[in-house]
Amino acid sequence: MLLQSDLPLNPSSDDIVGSLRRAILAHRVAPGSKLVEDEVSDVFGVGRSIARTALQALAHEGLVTIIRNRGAFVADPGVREAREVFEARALLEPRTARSAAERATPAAVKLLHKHIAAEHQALQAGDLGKAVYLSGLYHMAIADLADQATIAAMISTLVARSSLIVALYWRRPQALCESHAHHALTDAIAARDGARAEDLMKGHLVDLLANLDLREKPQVGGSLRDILRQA
Amino acid sequence: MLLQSDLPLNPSSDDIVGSLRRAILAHRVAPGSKLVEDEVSDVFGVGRSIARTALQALAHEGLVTIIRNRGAFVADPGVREAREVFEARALLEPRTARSAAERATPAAVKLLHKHIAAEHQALQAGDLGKAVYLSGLYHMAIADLADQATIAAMISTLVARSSLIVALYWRRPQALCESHAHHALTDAIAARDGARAEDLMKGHLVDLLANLDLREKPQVGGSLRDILRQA
DNA sequence: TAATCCAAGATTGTCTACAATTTTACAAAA
DNA sequence: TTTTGTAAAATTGTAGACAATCTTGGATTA
Repeated sequence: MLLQSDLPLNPSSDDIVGSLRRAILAHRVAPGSKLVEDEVSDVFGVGRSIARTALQALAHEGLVTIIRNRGAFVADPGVREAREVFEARALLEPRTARSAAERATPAAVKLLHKHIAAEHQALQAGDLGKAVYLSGLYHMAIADLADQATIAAMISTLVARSSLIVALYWRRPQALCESHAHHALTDAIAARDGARAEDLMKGHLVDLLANLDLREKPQVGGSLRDILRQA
Repeated sequence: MLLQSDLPLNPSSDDIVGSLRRAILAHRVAPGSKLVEDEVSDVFGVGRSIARTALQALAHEGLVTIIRNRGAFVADPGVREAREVFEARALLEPRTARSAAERATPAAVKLLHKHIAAEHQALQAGDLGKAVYLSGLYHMAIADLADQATIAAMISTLVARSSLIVALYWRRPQALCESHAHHALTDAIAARDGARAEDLMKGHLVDLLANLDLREKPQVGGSLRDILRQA
């Protein structure tokens, strides 16, 4: 489990949550992977209580699934959940993009451009996982702009779950993604054109969903036992 | 801390979460109250770990605030948060009510009527806290009808937080509330009139917000120390 | 060979002890 | 009286021990 080691010597459970979250969202650990408590506590140099707390927090975010007596696994969303997450995003993000546009400052626009540049760079470097993660940060940055912490928090978890969904269902791993969409959206925000930002965001989400291959997967590597246990 | 004792002998942390949640939402414990780990574990007859896990779960729902080294408190939302919660509900619930109406079955409508009856009864009995709690259940029932688990979960936490907000900011404790609104909404759903249900829900949320007294409270009982600590 | 069973190992669930921190109570000083 | 300082008590944070449960691997049997 490769982790970027930007961690204090005695990490809090929140530090661990952040580190694991980045690893999951950047696709450095595959959906379905087991997260053993002893491993986590060893890697971060803490006792099992703290590791446990961190895993439970991630479970509340929907990035980890905890099964009693079996442990924690990186979440493995099905097509149903994939559709639901994008349905929820469609309700929240367009209006939020409008508010963001109406409140945009030059500094904020500059920040968005930086996000796009970073995403582009990761894509050039061939690190698709990181690009997806950074793309998520872009959406979160917009949500933060709208200055509605409650809605932003909800969008944040939805975007995070979307990263997992993209990892599982994205159609064309090498396609040049939709950095174009982010550019257009940023332009609308820079122009403080709320209506256009709302429309662009709506369309962007539709595009994202359309680029997913949401046919039911035939449950790849699992044993009969695992399959039946899912219910 | 009065609890309805419908609990198994060895309650799980989820059981405790449910019991505490009901107590908080029915206003049987005041916002800001301290929830001491030892007390919780004694009341439920479990070790401190389980009580701790339960409190952390409630913190993730936004019903409890945990401050490091100081403990867990029933959440005490400010006017800012109150507005944000209703802003979020306004984005999610009207469309969800529409979907619910489009999918409504006779059995579902019957369930909604039962919810309304129970709420009315609690109100007659003078138990405003319970009435607020049941009113929340009505909204959750609608969200469940829409068959979008992800959105329903978000609405669920928002409705729960709204109960706290009502406890703090409701204007007229004795007013006969808006059971009328729930009736009209149920009628629209029974008639499978999605557009009307959406409109009614939108109006209902506006009414709710309008019945809150959201002027900044001058920090009632707190010492200077507590006030400064909030930041 | 394939299926079943069982014991050993691995992993999670829960409790409790101890450390760290905060709160409280009370005495001393201004 | 009010403020300040200090020690005791209370409470939370963390680690580790033990129990409960699941998983694994190999031996046994059909």
